[in-house]
Amino acid sequence: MRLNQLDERIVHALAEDARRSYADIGAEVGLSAPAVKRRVDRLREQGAITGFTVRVDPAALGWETEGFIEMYCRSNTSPEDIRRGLERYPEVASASTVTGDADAIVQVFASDMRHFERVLERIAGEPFVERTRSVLVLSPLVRRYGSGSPA
Amino acid sequence: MRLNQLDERIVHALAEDARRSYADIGAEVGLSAPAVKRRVDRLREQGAITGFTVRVDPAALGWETEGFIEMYCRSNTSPEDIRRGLERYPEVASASTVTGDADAIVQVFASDMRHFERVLERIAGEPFVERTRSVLVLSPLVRRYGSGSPA
DNA sequence: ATTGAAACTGACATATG
DNA sequence: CATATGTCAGTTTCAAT
Repeated sequence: MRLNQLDERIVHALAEDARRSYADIGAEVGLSAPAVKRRVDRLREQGAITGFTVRVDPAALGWETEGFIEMYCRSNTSPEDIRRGLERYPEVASASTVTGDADAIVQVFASDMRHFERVLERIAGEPFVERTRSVLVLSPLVRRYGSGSPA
Repeated sequence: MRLNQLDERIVHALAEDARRSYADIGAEVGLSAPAVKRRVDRLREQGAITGFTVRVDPAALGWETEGFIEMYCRSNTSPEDIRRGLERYPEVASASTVTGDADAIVQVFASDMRHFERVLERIAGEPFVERTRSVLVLSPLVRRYGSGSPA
């Protein structure tokens, strides 16, 4: 699917501040407020916009420990099974199925090492998980596009 | 203190849908709308919440290929060297030094496979990089706290 | 474009530790 | 005494006619 230039500018404006009013965005792109809303509604229906979220600084919230968990799942596990299993954990910031040895990579933020270990044990104990391999983040180097961490 | 607990629930609610009304969130966490707003304002002042953004389908914006690159660096490479080397790539969404075999994990968004390969080759050619291992994302399952895609 | 409804924001009073 | 919450009014924003 392709977005026209107007849509891209609207999306860009929302990416910078998703709580701007439609009138405000309209003034920037040269449309009336209702026209902007119609486009946003259409973008949501088409799936180009999947929702609105908040950018957080994990450290400021006390999530000082970050890590990646590679999941190796039982052979008949579907991506949807994994998603349902993981979405209950507030510590899970992102998760994707991937190519390679592991079946999925899960990004986890925890308050400290003990907390991280607890989450790791619970995830490893999910029925569809065969084994896990985890690495801890030492230093966040680059964090763009709101990929969640210190500014 | 369980004040922090309340903040976490509010952030979690906003992470799922940043356009929910304060009254709606308050009903969920057991506060009035103004009380929720005050906490959100305080979280923004403290830097815990850095902004509100839109979740977009990367494919709709032309970023159809996502992957992780594990970097194995020369022994005397500092994290700062890696950061300086990677920040020039707009395709790099995040990068962190990690424990384990690899020295760093880099998250990359590209327009297509050819683009991804080109970025991979350029990164692998950086003077401080000894070798790389990369995995491609098949399906994004969970994407919270703004850990998303380029906007 | 206009109108009715809903949400946000700031002020004030109160309860709690 | 300080902090946080709830209620209320004024204003803005939204959504549908």
